Amino acid sequence: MNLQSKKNKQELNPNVSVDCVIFGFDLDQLYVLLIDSGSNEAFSQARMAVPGDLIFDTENLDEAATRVLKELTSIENIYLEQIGAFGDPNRIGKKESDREWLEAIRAQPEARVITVAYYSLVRMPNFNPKASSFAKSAGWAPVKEVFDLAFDHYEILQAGLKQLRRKIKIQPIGFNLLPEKFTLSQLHKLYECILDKELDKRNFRRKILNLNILTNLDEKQVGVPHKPSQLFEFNEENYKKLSKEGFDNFGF
Amino acid sequence: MNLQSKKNKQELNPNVSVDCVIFGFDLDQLYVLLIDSGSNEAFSQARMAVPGDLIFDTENLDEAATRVLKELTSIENIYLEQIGAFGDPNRIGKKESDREWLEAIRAQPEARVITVAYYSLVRMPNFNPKASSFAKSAGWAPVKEVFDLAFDHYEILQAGLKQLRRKIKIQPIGFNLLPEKFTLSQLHKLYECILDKELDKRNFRRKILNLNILTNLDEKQVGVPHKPSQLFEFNEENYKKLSKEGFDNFGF
DNA sequence: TTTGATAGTGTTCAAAAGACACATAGCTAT
DNA sequence: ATAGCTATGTGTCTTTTGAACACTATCAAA
Repeated sequence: MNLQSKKNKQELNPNVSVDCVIFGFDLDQLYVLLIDSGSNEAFSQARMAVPGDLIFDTENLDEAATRVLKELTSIENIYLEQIGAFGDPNRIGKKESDREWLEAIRAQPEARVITVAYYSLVRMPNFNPKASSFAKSAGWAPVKEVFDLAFDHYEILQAGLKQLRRKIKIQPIGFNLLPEKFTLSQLHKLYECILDKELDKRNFRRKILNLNILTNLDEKQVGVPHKPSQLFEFNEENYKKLSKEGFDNFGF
Repeated sequence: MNLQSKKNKQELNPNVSVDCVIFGFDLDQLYVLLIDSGSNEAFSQARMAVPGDLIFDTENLDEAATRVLKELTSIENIYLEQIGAFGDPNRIGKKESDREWLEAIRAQPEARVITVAYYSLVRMPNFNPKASSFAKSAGWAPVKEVFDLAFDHYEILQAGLKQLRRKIKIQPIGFNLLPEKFTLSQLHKLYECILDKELDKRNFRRKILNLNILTNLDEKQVGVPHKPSQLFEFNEENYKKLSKEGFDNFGF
């Protein structure tokens, strides 16, 4: 979100932005990365937003989203997918706090801006080993505890969540949220968190293993105070084969 | 596409347009509504485009799409759904013919424009009783015969088709393409056309009837040179009940 | 009255989904 | 060392859903 970046200010398109709903998972619950307006005032979710920026006239939308992500997380090759465009004429600037923020960061705070929303999935520990609280200027918030955001970002978050839920039933994108090596229980928990419902353990394991996209590493967890679990990794090759044949339902 | 409409030219946002992929069905195949650049030169699909326009700064994206649709078809209350945003910096103006067209219709033909694409479903006879050929300035083209379009509209068409295919498996939106009263064979044919594959007749009928969203009108086709078919209509009430319970798979 | 064209109808088999309970392995605390 | 805690890992049965398949019925036209 740095207006004084290498690129010239004039190249920023005043009417089009991208916003990124960045999801993370800490093996316990689903998080979303939020930034706040930097105000000193009392905490309020209405001041938090998902990261975004106006686009440059030289980049396409995916590139703009990738740039925003990289500036914030320094991670490249992140899973990224468009949610859609949001363009209510009053989508920004409805709230008093929105306007203050806009005046601080935008050369033309009154411009009508439509935004193209993306969601992305990151391995939380790779970016930030601890989930920060709302009080920080950028931090992870549990998705379940977010009820309001700046601008129309709450609506965007919900749309992103909806699309993630739909997508995860169709393609195994959830691995982007897990460490390289993970247990079936962790994967199971991830699906339950995203879909927000319980899934039968045995049925889940059967189904996911039958897809043949997991490699059993013949390696076990160590140091856990219970029976250690087998570790698995995502098998990219088998997945690609599967994708080509056009599977389109996990059935969760 | 009239720049001299009631609204003032200045209100047109130079950077954002909407484009509408309008699908129609004539009980035999699926069509898409295309307009051409009005040139006198030899026919070329590369001169055809789906209807669209820059948005006004006072309207939201859905309203802009609705306006474009209404200007072209005079139909309101059309089924409309966003496909997504397309924003390659070179998406318009790559082809020579694109640039000619842009210069004719745009106040700022060089501006970088991102577009928000929609698809909509209309009852063809309500709008235009005959499918016009490509030669007309606005007409229906069989989707299967479209291989190239102006700008990035071919890509947009394919994205719309993909979304329509996905959606029709999940929600019974196909009725928007059929007359109020229709036969099961017509519905069957519609699904086959959209999904581009054969569906077993008996299985299709069983499944669609089990959804309980059709009312048998106890009325038959007349004047057909074969056994006349029962007429049905879409049962909005039952569908709403069903939607609330959240059914999400027809399973075609 | 024969022909051509589409409507309409059930059963059987295979595959997938859903429900369900107990023994196991490692750590920890005593 | 042993008892207890905790999460792992495993199989069967039932129900539901999907897929394959062929013949008779009705109307109009020739």
